[in-house]
Amino acid sequence: MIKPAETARERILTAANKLFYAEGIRAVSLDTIAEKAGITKKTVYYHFKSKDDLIEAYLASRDQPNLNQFRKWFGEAEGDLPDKVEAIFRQIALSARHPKWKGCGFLRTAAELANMPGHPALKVGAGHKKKFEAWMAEEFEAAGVGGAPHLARHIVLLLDGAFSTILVHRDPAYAEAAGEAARALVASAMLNQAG
Amino acid sequence: MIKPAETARERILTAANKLFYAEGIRAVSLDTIAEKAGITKKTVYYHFKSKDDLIEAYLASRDQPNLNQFRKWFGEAEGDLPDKVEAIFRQIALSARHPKWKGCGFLRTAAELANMPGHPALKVGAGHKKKFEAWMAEEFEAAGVGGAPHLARHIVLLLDGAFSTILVHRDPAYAEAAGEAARALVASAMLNQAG
DNA sequence: TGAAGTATATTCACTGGTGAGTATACTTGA
DNA sequence: TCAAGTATACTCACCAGTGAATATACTTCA
Repeated sequence: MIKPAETARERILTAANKLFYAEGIRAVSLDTIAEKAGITKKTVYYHFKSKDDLIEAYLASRDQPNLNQFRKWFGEAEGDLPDKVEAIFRQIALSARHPKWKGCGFLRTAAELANMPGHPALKVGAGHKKKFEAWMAEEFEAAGVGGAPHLARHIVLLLDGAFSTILVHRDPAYAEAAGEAARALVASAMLNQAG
Repeated sequence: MIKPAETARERILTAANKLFYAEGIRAVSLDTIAEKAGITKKTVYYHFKSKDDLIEAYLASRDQPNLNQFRKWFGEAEGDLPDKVEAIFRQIALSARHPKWKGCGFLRTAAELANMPGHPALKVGAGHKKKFEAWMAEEFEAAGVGGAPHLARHIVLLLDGAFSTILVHRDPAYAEAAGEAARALVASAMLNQAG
C-alpha cells in the first residue's frame, strides 16, 4: 500500500494526508495513522511533537502543491484573462466529481479548529489562502488590470464559496456558476480600468 | 446559566447549540452537553435517539431563525436592490466582529461531517442553504431582474465565500469585499436584463 | 582498525482519561 | 397506579501521550 522507498516520516505524512483529508482532523486518531503508515504510534511521536504538530505538518505539505496546481490550471488555459480565471473554476468542478473529493483541506481544517484560535495549523491555512490571493493580484497587475488586489479578493471569495457550496450540496455546478461570476467580474474590471 | 422555565428538551437544545457552535461537533461530548443543560446524559438519550440525532436537531433549530435574520437584514435595509443585498454582507461583517462568532454553523458542520455522506444533519444544512438561495431568487424575480436564479446563486457563492474567508483570516473585511462584489453583480444584472 | 561510546530510529506495552451508549431503579404527577 | 421523565452507576471501546528497552548506524580515539 505504501512505497517502501519512503522514509518513516514521509510515510506518516502520506498517511496523515489521506486520512485527515478523507475523514477530518478530529475523526482520525494517531493509532489509525500509525497503522496506515505501517509503524507504531510511538514512532509518530518520535517524528512529530504532538497530534497538533502533525496537523500543522499535514497542511504545510499541501501548501505548495496546491498553489502549483492552481498556477498550472491558470497558466495552461487557453484564451484571455477572464478565460484563464474561469478555467480554475472549471478544473475545480472536474476535481469535485471525483468520489474522494471532500472540499478544500485548508477550509475544512479552519472550520474544524475554529475553537482553537492560534493553532499553528490555522496559521498555515491562512498563509496558504493569502498566497493564493497575492498570486491572483500579481496576475491581474501584470495584465494591467486596475484595482488588482480588490479583484483578486473577489475571486478568492468566489473560490472559497465554490468549495463550500459544492461540499454542502455535493454539486459541482456551483463551481461553474462561480466561474461565470468570476469571469464577469474580471471582464468588468478590464473594461472599467484597463480600457 | 439556563432559564429554569425551559423544558429539559429545550435546555438540551440550548446547550447543544452553544457548545456545538462554539467548539465543533466532534469536540463536544454528550457528557458536556448534559452538564451544561443541568441534567444527566441519560435524559439526553431519553429525548434524542443518539448524538447524530441531536446534531441534526441542533442544525434544524437554527434553520428558520437564521433565515429570518437574513430576511430582516435585507428587508430593513435602506436603498435600492443592490443596497439591500449589500446590507446582508455588512451585517455579517458586524456579526463577525463579535468574539464568539465562529463562522456559519451549517458550513462548519458540513465540513466536519464531510466523511459521513447521508448524515441527516447534512441534509438539514443543504436544505437551509437551498432555502436561502430560493429566497434570494424570489426577491430578484419580484424586483423584475432577469436571470434571477443565476444571480441568486452568485450571491450565495459570495456569502459562503465570505463566511469561509472571514473564519480563515479572522478578518470581517472579507464580508465587505463580498458585499461590493455582490452589489456589482446585482447592479450589472439589473442593467442588462431589467432595463 | 576495532572497540567503546553516542545519536538516530523504532518497538511493545502501558496509563489516565474520555467517549457513546445502556441496565436498572427511583420519582412524580395525572 | 402507571407512564413519563430523570438519576445513579455502569460497560466497553478508544484516544493522546509515555516508559523502558532495543536495533542500527555513525563517530572517535587508543
